[in-house]
Amino acid sequence: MERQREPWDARALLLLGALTVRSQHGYQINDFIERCRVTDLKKPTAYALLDRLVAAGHISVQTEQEGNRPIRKVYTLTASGQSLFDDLLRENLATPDTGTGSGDIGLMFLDYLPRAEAVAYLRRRLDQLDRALADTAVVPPHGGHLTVNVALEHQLALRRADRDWLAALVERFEAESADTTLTSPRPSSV
Amino acid sequence: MERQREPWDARALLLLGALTVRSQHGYQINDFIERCRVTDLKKPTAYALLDRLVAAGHISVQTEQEGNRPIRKVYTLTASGQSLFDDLLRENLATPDTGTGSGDIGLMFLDYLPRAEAVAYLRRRLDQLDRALADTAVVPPHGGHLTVNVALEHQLALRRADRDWLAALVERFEAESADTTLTSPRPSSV
DNA sequence: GTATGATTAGTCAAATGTGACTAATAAACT
DNA sequence: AGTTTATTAGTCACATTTGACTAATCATAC
Repeated sequence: MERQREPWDARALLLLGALTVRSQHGYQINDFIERCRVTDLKKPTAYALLDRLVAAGHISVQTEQEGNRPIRKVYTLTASGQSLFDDLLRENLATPDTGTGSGDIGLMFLDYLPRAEAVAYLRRRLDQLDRALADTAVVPPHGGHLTVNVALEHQLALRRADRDWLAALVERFEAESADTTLTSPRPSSV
Repeated sequence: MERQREPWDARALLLLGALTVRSQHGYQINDFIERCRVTDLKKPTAYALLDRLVAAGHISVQTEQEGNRPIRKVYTLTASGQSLFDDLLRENLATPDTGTGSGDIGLMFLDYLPRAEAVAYLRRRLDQLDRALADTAVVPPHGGHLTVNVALEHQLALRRADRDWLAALVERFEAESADTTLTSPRPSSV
């Protein structure tokens, strides 16, 4: 059981998420990725990943042809793929983005989980961020006004901003759910 | 002239920068990279890059042995390497970090440039950040309180934080140079 | 006296990622 | 009538990156 190859987790989440919206063919998927501007996944990488997901049974393929247009391969999520998506989403939400360059993909699919559950995962992420910050905040007692640590200060500032943004989001959601007693998922058109 | 392979630019800057401090052997370099915690460069990658830089004449190698210890390869910056370092540093400072996951390496070596010059480059970077933000800030007129755009909001928040931090840094430096008329570089021990 | 861990130096197979390319149809523009 | 752009679907060779491994010496701890 060698789960958790960090690098492709987020990418797989994105592809599965795209198919959660509706079945799509390759062109549409790549278009979706480009349009949503959250990550830098390139076409060949996407196809390779799709192949792997098909091989693993998380996605099924049908070919179709419209009029005289080129034949398309339409990719559809299987039950196994749906459940993988759910797992990856939960894990992604609960874990701080380890800055792999890819944007925070899990957030795109926040609406696919009951709000209360999503907030619970985000809160877990927030805890981890706080703990990490507490660890690093002890470091920089630099003498005088040397600038050696500027790079570290920068990192720290960004991590703090990340933390603060998340804290605000969680608060916002909790305030919302105080009003509304609605907790059913409401997927959105993309 | 196919310069500007973005991905390895920053890594090369880090290696050359490490050698700018002083000549070092492989273990020391890898140790330095790990210790400074700014990037995720792994050992084999570092060696591969070192080889390329040696082949390109930016670094020279001598072997030495201390007592009965294993033989070391000591890497030293050549004149060409020094000049490459300067170029890469200037470019890195003047260009916004395109979020390749690697932290902002240029900032580590801020002290190696005359302060006035460094500030000028940082200001250029700031301008680019501002322009990029102005472009994206028009996007999100989301109806009601849908959460589709949460991922984008997140990205935007982080970019704004990056921008604000940089603006503060530039201001700080400009205030400093109003006091001191010192503009000579003062490298720091690492 | 032995075991553990730091110092030192890498290598290699395997995974991963991408620039550049091909191919064909249709719509839109000139 | 000819050219460009969008739609559609990939592939392939190449560069890059890394997990896991080997090997040897010396210091420290148990």
